[in-house]
Amino acid sequence: MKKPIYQIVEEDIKNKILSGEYKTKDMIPSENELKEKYNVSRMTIRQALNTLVSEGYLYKHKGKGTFVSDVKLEKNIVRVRGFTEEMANLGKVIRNKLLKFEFIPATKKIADNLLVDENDLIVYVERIRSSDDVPVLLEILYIPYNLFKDIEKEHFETSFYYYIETTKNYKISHCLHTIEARNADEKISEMLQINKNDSVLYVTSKTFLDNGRPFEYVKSYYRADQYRFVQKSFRI
Amino acid sequence: MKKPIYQIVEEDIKNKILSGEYKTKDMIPSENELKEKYNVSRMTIRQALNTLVSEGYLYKHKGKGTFVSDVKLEKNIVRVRGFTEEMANLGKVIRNKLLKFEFIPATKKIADNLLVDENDLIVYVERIRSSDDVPVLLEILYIPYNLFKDIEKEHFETSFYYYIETTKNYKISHCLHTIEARNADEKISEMLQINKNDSVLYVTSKTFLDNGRPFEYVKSYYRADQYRFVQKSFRI
DNA sequence: GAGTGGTCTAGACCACCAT
DNA sequence: TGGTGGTCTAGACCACTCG
Repeated sequence: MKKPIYQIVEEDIKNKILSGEYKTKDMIPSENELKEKYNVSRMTIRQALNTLVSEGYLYKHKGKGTFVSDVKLEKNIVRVRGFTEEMANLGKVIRNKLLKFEFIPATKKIADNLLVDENDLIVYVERIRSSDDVPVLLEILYIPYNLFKDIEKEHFETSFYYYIETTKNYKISHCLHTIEARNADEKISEMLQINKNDSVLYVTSKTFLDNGRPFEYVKSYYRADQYRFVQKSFRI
Repeated sequence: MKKPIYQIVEEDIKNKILSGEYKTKDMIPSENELKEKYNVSRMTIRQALNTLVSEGYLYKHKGKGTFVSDVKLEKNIVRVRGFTEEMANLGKVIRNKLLKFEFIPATKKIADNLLVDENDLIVYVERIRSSDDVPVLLEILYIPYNLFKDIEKEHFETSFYYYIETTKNYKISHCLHTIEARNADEKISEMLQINKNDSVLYVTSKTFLDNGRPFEYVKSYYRADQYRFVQKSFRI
C-alpha cells in the first residue's frame, strides 16, 4: 500500500508547522518553489495544500501567498477520536473484550445508515471497553463488509481506527452523534457491572470517510460514572 | 465576475440532487461522461464532485462510481441556541416557570467559573421550562450581577438570550457543555414529573460573550424522553 | 477485459497583489 | 512588472470492481 505523493507532502508540511519550522502567520514557500523542492507537478502540491487549508493549518491569499494559521485556535473544535486514542491521551490502560464478531445481512435501517443495500453483508461487533480494568462502555458496531474485506477479529481487540487509518490508509472525515440518557436494562447493567436502572449515556454515532461514505454505525452505552461528553458550540 | 466552470457544474449537480432528478443511492454519470456532457476536462469535473463529497451530497466508490447521499441528514452543525429559540424553531409553545430569583454571594467554585471574586453578587435562578406543557428541563443559573445590573425576574420568564442580545446588545460567542447521565433524585423527579431514578441528562454550560467573558454558568436537568443532543465532530 | 475513480504530469492563461 | 494563487486542459497510468 504505497502512500500517494500528495500525502507525503501534506504530512511533511504539517510536521514543519507543528515543529515550529513554519511559524504562525509565516508565508510558506510558493507553490512553484514547493513544486521544485519536491520535484512534482504543481497540481500535486495544490492537492496537499488544499487539504491543510481545509483542516485549518494554512490559509491562502490570492496574489500574496500561503500562510500558517494560528494553530492554538484550532484544537478547541470537537474532534472525532477513537476511544483508544482518547484514553491513551489520559494515560489509561485500555482493554477491549470482544463479545461478538459476526457477519449478518443489513436490515433496512442499517442499510440506510451505511448507504448499502438491504441484505448486504454487515460486520456486527459487540465489545466492552475498559479503562484501567473498569468497564466504561458497551459498543455495538455495524460496519459495511465491502469496505473492509480483510477485516479480522483482532482489529476490534485493539484499535479499529488505527486499522482504518494506518493499515487501510483511509481518511476519517467527521462524525454525527446523538446523545441521550437511558436507564440500564438487565443486559446492559450486567455487562457494565452496574445496577439495573442506573443511568447510562446512550450514544449513536455515524462516522464518515473523506470520500463521503459512512464506514460505521455505532450504538454505545457509557457508564454514567465513568464518562461524560464535552462540547463546544458557537453562535452562528 | 465570471463563475468558474467547476462551480457551475457543482451547482447543476447539486440542483439535480435537491430536485430529485438524482435520487438517494443513485449512481450519477461517471466522470468521463460528465466530462463529455459539460465539455470540460476531467480534473474540472473532479473539483466539482469533490466539493459535493465534502459537503455530504455525494459519496464515491472506487471502481464503481459516484453516488447520491441521503441528503436529509445535512446541516447538523452544533449551534449555541437558547431553549426558546430552539423550541420556537420546532413550532413548540414554551413556558418558563420561575421557581427562584435571588441574589447570593459567589462560592469559590462559582466565582472561578464566572471569573469574578468570591462573595461577589450572583443572580441565582431556578426555572422549569416546558414545551407544549410537558416539562422538559430544570435549569439552575448563576449570573454575575455586575454584568447585568438592571436584570429583572421577567427576563427569565421570557428569553434571557433575547434580553442579552437585544436589550443589552451584547454578542454571544460560544458555549462549553459537559453532558452526563444521572438518575433523578426525589426533587428532580418531582419537578420534571417523572419517576424517581429515571434517567436525566445532566448538563453544565458556561456561555461566553465575544469579549471572552463568561456571563452564565448553568446546571440543567433534561428529561431523557424529551431531549437529546446532536453533535457533529471533525477529525483534524 | 471494460469501466470506474485515484493519482499525477507539464503545460497554459487568468486575477490579484505588491512595488 | 513579476510573483502569487485560481482555474483549466489533454493527456497518462494505476487500483479497484464487476461480469
